[in-house]
Amino acid sequence: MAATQTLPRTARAQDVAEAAGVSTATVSRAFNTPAKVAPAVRDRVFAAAAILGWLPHAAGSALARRRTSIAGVVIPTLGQEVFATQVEAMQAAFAEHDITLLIGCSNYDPDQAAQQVRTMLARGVDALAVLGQIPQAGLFEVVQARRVPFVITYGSAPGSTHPCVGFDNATAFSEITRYLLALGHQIFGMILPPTLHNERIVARLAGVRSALADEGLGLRPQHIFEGEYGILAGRKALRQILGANGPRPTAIICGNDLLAIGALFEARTMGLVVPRDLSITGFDDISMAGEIDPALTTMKVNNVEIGRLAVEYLVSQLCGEAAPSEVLILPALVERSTTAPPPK
Amino acid sequence: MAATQTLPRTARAQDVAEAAGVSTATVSRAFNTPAKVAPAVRDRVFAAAAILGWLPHAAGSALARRRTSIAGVVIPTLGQEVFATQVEAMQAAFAEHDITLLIGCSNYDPDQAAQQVRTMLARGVDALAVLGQIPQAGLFEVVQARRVPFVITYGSAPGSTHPCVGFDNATAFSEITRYLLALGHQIFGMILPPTLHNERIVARLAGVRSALADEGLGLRPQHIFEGEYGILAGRKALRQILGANGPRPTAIICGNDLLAIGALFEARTMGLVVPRDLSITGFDDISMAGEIDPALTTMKVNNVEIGRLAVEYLVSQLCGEAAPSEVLILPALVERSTTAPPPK
DNA sequence: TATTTTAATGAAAGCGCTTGCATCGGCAGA
DNA sequence: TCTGCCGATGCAAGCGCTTTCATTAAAATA
Repeated sequence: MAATQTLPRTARAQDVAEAAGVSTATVSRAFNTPAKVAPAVRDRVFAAAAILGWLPHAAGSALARRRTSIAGVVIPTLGQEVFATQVEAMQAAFAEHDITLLIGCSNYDPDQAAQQVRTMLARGVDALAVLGQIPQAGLFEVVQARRVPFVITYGSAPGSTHPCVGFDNATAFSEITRYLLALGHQIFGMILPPTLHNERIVARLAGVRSALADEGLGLRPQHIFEGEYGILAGRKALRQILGANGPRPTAIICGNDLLAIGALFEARTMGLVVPRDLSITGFDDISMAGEIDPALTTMKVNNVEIGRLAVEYLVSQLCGEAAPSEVLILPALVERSTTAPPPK
Repeated sequence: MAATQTLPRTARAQDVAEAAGVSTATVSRAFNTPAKVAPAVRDRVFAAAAILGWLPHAAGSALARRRTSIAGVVIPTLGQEVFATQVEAMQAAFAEHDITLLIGCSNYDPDQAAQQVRTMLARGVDALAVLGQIPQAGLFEVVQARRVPFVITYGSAPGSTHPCVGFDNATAFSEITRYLLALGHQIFGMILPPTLHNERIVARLAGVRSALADEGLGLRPQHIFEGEYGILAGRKALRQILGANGPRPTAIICGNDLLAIGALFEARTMGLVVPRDLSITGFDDISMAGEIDPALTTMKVNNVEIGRLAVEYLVSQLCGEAAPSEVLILPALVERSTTAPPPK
């Protein structure tokens, strides 16, 4: 029979301290505030730690420090380039502050989002970013009660009570509408992702309507298509809109680039030449937008910037600094080759 | 002057215990093993917790339990659909086990990847998945020393010493090559992402070569293009390959779908009709692949499955169960409309 | 040389939670 | 009515680290 064998626990600060002939206090200092430790001692500690393969155990230090150095972000899905980009930017920005990022996906479901937020709070995140909007009434209060710095990204309802970094969806879509109006378009179609639980999309529609109204124009119901995401949805939408009774739109405003690309593909399938016969605009400026042919006219949303600014805000909160609770970035029109004046 | 004000700390188990008139032990049990607590008491505890807005503090419980319920995943970037999909699948699968996911991006840099792994270990992750390959010699030993369940995903060098779930890149590319050979192609071009630090890509090239060699064929150097990722790279590559001296390839095998889409676009620009004049294949089957026109023939890699299986493996390790240390999935040929017999 | 200042270190008290062990009633069986 | 047993609970000892405070040694000053 094998003798009772104490399996070699993973090393603790205590072990390193003994190996280096110092106290745990010194071990801790050697790693966290090396300047406070004599070089010779420091080297001994590092050497001992290396031999034992010791890394400070986060739970212990989180407990003692009252912070975990972990931040959380909740997004609808990683499957959309826009969101993935933003998360990646956050991860990089947080890394500079030695903060690691916990992610949660909500699949566009407010309940799942709320659950994710709660889970993250329980994990003790030091800061929290939620993409889009606060998922449930009352949840914000829970976050506040825990004193966890918090920010909404991407969307921004002007005058929202929550700190946010993003852009004004309505304004952006008004801008793109005015651009098309300036080209001479009068009849518009609009293709949208699902508006359910998604205030951003609702705002986009409102933005288009408002710019049109300024010119005494409007959007006919049969020229509005609300459906799923993606290229296929864009194709289907275009077919349906152009097949509707009455005068045909000469410009199609799409709620995002993927829908626009779908519309573009379908236009070609239908024998239309873009932009001669039909103008199409996207939104987001995903990487494909500039690479397809004809290249898509769209609005660039700098998601890297959003991610970076959101982290900047959260970190400044963490440091107890004051910071503006609403920071807006401006989407920029990227005029490429899918827009032109309407056919005569 | 305001009196010295003790700011209301966030509640602890102690506070809940007092409010409910029980001990902290009971509070803990009420949340973790409700069956062990009398219903009436349990309700009192829950009520008190709700009023105080208490959630168990993860650091404390991690310390006591010796586990954090956090897993880590390190990937090159979230910007590629393939990786993002896998991460999302992992997040969902881990969530079923109440494990939250920490992510780190390496930007294809082995040093950054190694750093991310170390950071995650320091954060006390219970399990770790690394996409692609182990970034540095020696790192695996550190992970092992910490007894953290570990898995490599996506890539799989057959006979690798590390547990992995993925597929055999060489075999997959041999398969697609044989498919094209069967269609009658004899001269092949290949477009690849950068091979530097990326054994998977090297394996893909090897797979193509080996299938060709079986038929006594080979790949001419001027028909191999290694460049960046993306559609633009695909365009440039096709132009270069078709512009080379000597006989033209009739089939282009691309290392991923984006390159293939680029090649496809460029072929159209050059006035070639795909697949009549040229066959093009992709790899991964990203969502676009089936939605462009002509739809791309490619190989589908089920990344959701990979993510799920990886989590399954890690969780079983966590539970001390035995599990096969190498699980392979089979990429499947998806025959669509960019391949046909070569022109006469 | 005597005294003050400064730097380096150790001792020890937590941080908030879990859990083995002891305790205490109450209930079933004798 | 008494003994045993069992379910429900509390006590208290950690989990591994940080950090204040005290202590000591060394350096700077008088």
